[in-house]
Order: sequence, then structure tokens, then C-alpha cells
Amino acid sequence: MNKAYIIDGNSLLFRAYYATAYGGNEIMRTKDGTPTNAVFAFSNMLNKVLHSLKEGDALFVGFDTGKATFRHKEDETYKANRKPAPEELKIQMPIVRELLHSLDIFTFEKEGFEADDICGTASKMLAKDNFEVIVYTSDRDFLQLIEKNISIHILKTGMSNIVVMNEKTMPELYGFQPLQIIDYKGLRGDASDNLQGIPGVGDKTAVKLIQEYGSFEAIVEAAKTMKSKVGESIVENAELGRHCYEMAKILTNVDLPFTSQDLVYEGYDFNKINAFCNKYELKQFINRLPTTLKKDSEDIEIEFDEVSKLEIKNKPTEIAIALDIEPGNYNDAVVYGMGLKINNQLFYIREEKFKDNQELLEILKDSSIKKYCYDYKAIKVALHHKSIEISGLYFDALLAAYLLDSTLVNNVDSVMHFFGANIASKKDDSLSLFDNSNPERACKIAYYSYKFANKALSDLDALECLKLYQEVEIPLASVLADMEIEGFPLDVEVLEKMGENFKVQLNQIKERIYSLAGEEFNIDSPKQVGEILYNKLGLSDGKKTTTSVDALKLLVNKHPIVSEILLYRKYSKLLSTYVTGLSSHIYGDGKIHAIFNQALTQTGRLSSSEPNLQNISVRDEEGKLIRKAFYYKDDNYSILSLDYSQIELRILASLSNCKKLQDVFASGEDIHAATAANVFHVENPTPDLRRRAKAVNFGIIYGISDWGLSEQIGVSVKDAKSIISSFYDAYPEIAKYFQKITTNVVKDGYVTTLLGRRRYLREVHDSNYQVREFARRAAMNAPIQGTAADLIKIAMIKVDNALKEKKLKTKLILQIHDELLFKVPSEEKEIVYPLIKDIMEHAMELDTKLEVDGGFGHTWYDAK
DNA sequence: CTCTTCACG
DNA sequence: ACGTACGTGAAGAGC
Repeated sequence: MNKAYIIDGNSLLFRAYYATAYGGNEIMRTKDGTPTNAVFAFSNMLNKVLHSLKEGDALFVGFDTGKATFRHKEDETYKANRKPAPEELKIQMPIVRELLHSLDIFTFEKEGFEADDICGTASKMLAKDNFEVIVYTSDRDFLQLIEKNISIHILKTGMSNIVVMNEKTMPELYGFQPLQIIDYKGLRGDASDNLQGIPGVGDKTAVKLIQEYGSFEAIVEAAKTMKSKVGESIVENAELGRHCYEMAKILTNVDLPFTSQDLVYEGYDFNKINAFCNKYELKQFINRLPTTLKKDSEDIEIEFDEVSKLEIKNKPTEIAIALDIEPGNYNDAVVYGMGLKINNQLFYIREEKFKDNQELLEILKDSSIKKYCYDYKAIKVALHHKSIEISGLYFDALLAAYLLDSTLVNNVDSVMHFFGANIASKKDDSLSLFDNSNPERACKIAYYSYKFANKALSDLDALECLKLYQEVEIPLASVLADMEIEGFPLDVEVLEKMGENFKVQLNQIKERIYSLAGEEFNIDSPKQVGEILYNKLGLSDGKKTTTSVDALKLLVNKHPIVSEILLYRKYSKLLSTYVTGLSSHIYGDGKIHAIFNQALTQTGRLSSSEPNLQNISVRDEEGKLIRKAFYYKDDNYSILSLDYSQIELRILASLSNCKKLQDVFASGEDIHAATAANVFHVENPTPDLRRRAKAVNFGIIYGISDWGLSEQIGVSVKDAKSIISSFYDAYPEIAKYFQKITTNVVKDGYVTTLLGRRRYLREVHDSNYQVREFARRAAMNAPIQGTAADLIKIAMIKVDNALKEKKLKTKLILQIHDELLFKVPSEEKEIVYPLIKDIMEHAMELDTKLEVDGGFGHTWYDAK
């Protein structure tokens, strides 16, 4: 028998709200302040129901409309004693409906009726259609619905304390039958609904009377001959009781525009609920959802053979591979084994047997054999550590999913989930404390990497991303793997010497701060710093309450402690992040092997982690000294740094077809000076005007706002506004371009780069102004930042190809968004510099001239 | 685990 | 009138 789960939406939502809004604690909110505590608690409750749902089961949520019902018409005072719902809860009512609709769960509400009546009618209908009905509510009135196949799950305190009431347990607990709850309410009324029952009849009397006479009317009849106070009161207040009796009845004959079959749950669409979770920052919910309910989700038992030696009859033209590897950084992770799909068979080979399989090693190395996998770069790097070569990447599920929807989380479970499979192992993985291997999982990943390839490729084609995938992301994966394998040398001794200096400075500054403050406190704690500055020393400028650099800079002249704190912060950052932090990432070969995340950013840029080599200090002279620790001890090698000049503005000039701006770049003029001349209407701008113009140029790229610009360059909002319109007057094509972008993103819900990389910005339709504006600015920036990312990726691939073709020893070692770093042997310096510069400058067809500058240095510090 | 701060493009 | 620049990662504090 199939089950039908019916949820009294309002009842659970109230419960969810109050269960998480107790005491004086701040309730859960999104970054922009939208309260989500009730949605969060409701989603957890709902998830429990979803986990018990089987195929063919029905699921339904009934709601109140919030408007007056037939009960209000009958009794003006009905529920009049209730306090209005808090605003924070009201805001969440439509969001809960949005949650349910994102999961394709059937909800219904009808003006004139309460959720009780909707749920009651649906329950009876489902029971009649042979469903075993389970109703979730906290309202005891629902008990009247109980029958053979209808049980009521009453939520007591909190969200997890549930009492199951059915045909058997309900009479045991209450002492009468389910329908008699109406008679009971006739006698007792319902205080929460503002219905006063018969005076003098308490719980004990009511139960006794019902047990004796059966129904409310029988009790009234019998009361006439009772010679007691209670009897008199019943006779006297019979009408009042009758009213309560009628009000307590739940309707089971509401006209519903759906059938039981319409309520059978058919699963959720991953993209829809994923978008919802992103929007409301409910991060864990999606991962806790039962994958079996995902539409088209596959969760099969796979069969594989664990072999010590592969016996392959026919040489394959394609294979799928997945490593069974310890989670975490793959540079030093334990490799347990490898899952393989070869000629429609699945194999698992333990790591210690890799070397015995010469045939396998040949297949891996053979670039003519297509490789299907998830995260090829990780596989290539991890295998390199085992001295095993791999080439011939054809399909990478991670990269495909990233191009299909960059908002996806980049882990294998989520990506496979996205494509429609559950790879979570069903077996108990606590079986062995010593063996963390998971052959089944590896084989599943290999199996699905292959299985989903065609669908994914055709989806990429449909999104016009196939070329970007095949010609950029796929070849780039190998280039990045080589960069990670190559690494970047870091001299720990140089670093530590600097660290000692920083420590000395820090101690002196610390003492000065304590003495200026008149007490010791934790300078690393923004809270304590704020307390000292704003409360103890009373340094507030009236506006800012944070202790960030921007806020503190406004206070430097008010008290000597402020600049000391800024100094402390600087050295503290240098020591913890750049000396201690970087040191901890030096491997046995004296090098850093950072990971370049290829499927993470929303714009198409790379990111670097463990450690992040893309944010090593450069603006601050003392911080920049860190770069002196990056160098080759072998004097024969030097570092070449080449970076694109003004890449984003040049791309904007090209994308917007702005001839005037393109001409500025073509002539080699100073772009910031040119903007200064245009917006401030002067021929020779002063350094200060040039500085402001530079901020304007940046602002344009970021999706400028008058307030943001005014804050940045210290002018009034009004002046900032006029500066922006001067900019658009000077470059009208750019204004037109942004107008087009804005229109498109509202129409399509996404923007694209020059190569078709897509960024979804569904938030442009958000009901919240802030969220909408944020999406609009991101829409303006993404095509620019993303096209720059496309450009440098192509440059990297082309440079890599050229170096290999010319059999040069120069190696690409680092990418920092608009800059490439190379390890160059002395003898190649002359040939490599113009070669790479030329490739970078012509990596892509653009209407704006590109310019690359840079130079060699023994250390990273000197490379410029 | 989230927030704040600060390093980079 | 809204509250405000785009994209990242790491460290420390404080829950």
C-alpha cells in the first residue's frame, strides 16, 4: 500500500518559526537580512518526510490563505484573540511555498477555507483511493480525521518530538473515539480559537460525559434530567456548545481541483532546488536531500571485478578512470586504487598492483585512447606522484558541469547528482578502521563519467559552450596539471629570516599599543579593538563602527594608537599568512605545489589554494619582500613575469565596440589620463584627477554606483553621479553596451563571455532590491572579467603548445588572472620573451590592441 | 561554522 | 527610497 504524507503547512511553519526564534537570540538570516529560520527548520522537517517517501507515495502541503474563512463569517470573534504573526514570520510564508515549489511538491490553499479543511478533504480522498495517509500537524482538531488508514502525527515541542495517533492509540490516550473530539470541543471550546466552551465543564467532566452518553447532543439531552450544577450549565449554554461543536468540525468535502494521482510525488529537479538553496543560503539542505527522489536519478548496484592483473582482449579506443584516493589535497593523499571502465567492464585495481599492469600503464599513457573521468587534473597529478603518466583527456565531468552551471558545487557527489546519479556507497563504510578504500565508489565514478558524457556534451552544445569546453577547458586541465606538478620554489630560510624581523616589529608595536591603550588586549580581535577605540578612547567619527583599514584611516589623526594598530595588522598578516602560512606548504622538493581550481569561480577565472599564490603581497613595499623568497637556487634559471596591461578595460572597449576607447589603447596613451581628460574636461589632468579617473575606470568595470564611486574617491554622491554621466557621455557605446547587458540578463537570466561562457544570475528577479542590484552589477562585470579569463586561458594553452613544439625547457609556473609566470633557463631567455609576448598579445581576436609587458628576475620580486 | 579582516587581480 | 563597487583564499576570533 502506498503512503500519502499530508502536511498542515501553516501549523508546521509556525512551529518551525518559534522552534528557532526562542529567547533573545538573533534569528537566522541571509546576508541581505531576509529571515530564514522558519524556512530552515521547515526544510529539515520536510526532509525527514522526503527520506521516508517511496516510489508511488503521495505528498501534499495544505495552507491557509490568510484571508477570512467561512468560520470567521459565522463568528466574528473567531481567532480574534490571536496575536498577529511576527513580521519576520510573515516574510517567510511565501518563501516556504517557494521551497516546496522548487521541489515540485504539490501545495494548495483556497480562499474561505483553512489548511485544516484542505488537508482534511485531501486525507479522506487519499484514504478512499487506498493510500495509507499520514498527516503532520500540531493541531489536535485533526484527530477527528483518524480512521483505518489515516493517522495523525502530532508535533509536540520542537520539531522532532512527534506523537503518532491512529485508530488504536488515540482512544487509548483520550478515552474516546476520533470523531468524538468534535463533541469534546463542543463542551470545552478551544481557547486558542477564542471559542469558550460550556462553563463548569473541565477536561475530566467532558471525557466522562462523552464516555457515558456518546455525543454532544446526547449529553445536552441527558443534562435536562441531571440534577447538578454541570447539568444546569449544559442546558443553559447548549447553543454556545453547539456553536463550538460546529466550529470544531473539519470539512472533508471541499471542492479540490486535483485527484489523488496528482499528489503522487515524482521527484525534484536538482537545478531548481539548487537555485533555491543558493538564493536563501541554505547550504546543507541540498546535500541532505535523498538522491533517490531526484528526477532521472540513478542509483544502481554496479558490478565490478577487483583484479590484480588486467586481461584485456581488445585494445580499447576509450576508457573511463577514477582514482580511489584519500580525500583532501591530492598532492600528498594516499592512493588506494583505481576504478576503470574498459570495453563495458568495470575493474578495480589496488595501488600496489599498478606497476604490475604494464598493459594498463600503456593505455593510460596512450593519448589516442580517450579518457573519460571526473577531475582529470587531480588524477594526472596524483598519478604523477606514483610515476605514472596519463594523457588523452576527452571528457571531464567536473569541467562539463562547471560550464553547464557555474553555481554548482565542485565536488564529485554534487556533480554526479547534477547529472542524475547517486554515487554514495550503500555499504556501511565503518566496516574497517584501517582500510579507507572504496572500490565501489571509484568504479561508480568511472561508470557514470562515461555514461553521462554524451548527454553532457550535447547539453554543452545546446548552450553554445562546446567549443569553449573542447578547445579551452579540456586542454587547459593538462596545462594546469603540469603547472601544479612543476611547482614554484620557495626558500624557507629567507622566509624565516623575514619572519624573525616581523616578530620583533610586532612585539615592539604590541607594547606601544598596550601602553597607549592603558591595558592589554587581543589586538587580533576586531571586537576588542573596537571596544578600545570606540568605547574606551571614544574615537568614533560618527559613521563607521567597523575596525577595517578604511574605517581606521579616518581616525589616524585623532589618536596615535590607530596607526600602530594598522601597523600591527600589517605585520601580523605578513607573519601569519605569508611566513608561517606559506612555509607550511613547502614540500620535500623545496617547492610550493598550489592547486589551481578550474571549476570554482562564477566568472571563469581560476583560483589558487593550498596555498593561494594569487594574492602574494605586491602593493606594500615591505610585503612585497616576501617575493624575494621565491627564486631558483640554480642560477641558470630566472623568473619571467608577463602581464596584460589594462586587460579588462581593453576587453570592455572591444565588447562594447567603443572606437574612441579602442583608439586610446591603439595610440598607447595613458588610459587613466585620457578618462580624466574626458570626465573632468581638462587637457592635462593633475595626479589627483588621474587617480580619481583610475577609480572611475575600475568602477565602470565593477558595475559602478554613484555612492560606491563617491566613497572610493571622496567626493559627494552628487559629484560622483555627474562624473559617471560624463564618462558615459564621453563613451556612449559603453552606456549602450551596459544597457543591452542589463536588458538581456533580465530577459534570459544569464550573461555570457565572448566565448559563450555562461553565468546565471537568476537573482535579477529577486523581490529584494539589494539582491537584484547585486545581480545587476555582477551581470555587468561577468562578461568583462570572464572574457579576460577566457583570453588568458587560451594564451596559456597556446604558450604551452609552442614551448613543447619548440622543445624548450621554459615552464609555465603561475597564473595570476592577467599575468603569467615562467621558469626560464638562461639560454632560452632571448627566444622565449618575444615568443610568449606575441602569443599573449594575439591569443584572441579582439578589436582592441592588447599590450603585454614584463621582464626577468632572479627572484619573483625582481621579475618585472 | 560564520564573521571580520586583509592579501591579490 | 532602497544601501552600494566585481572576483577570489587564508587566518584568527568567537560562537
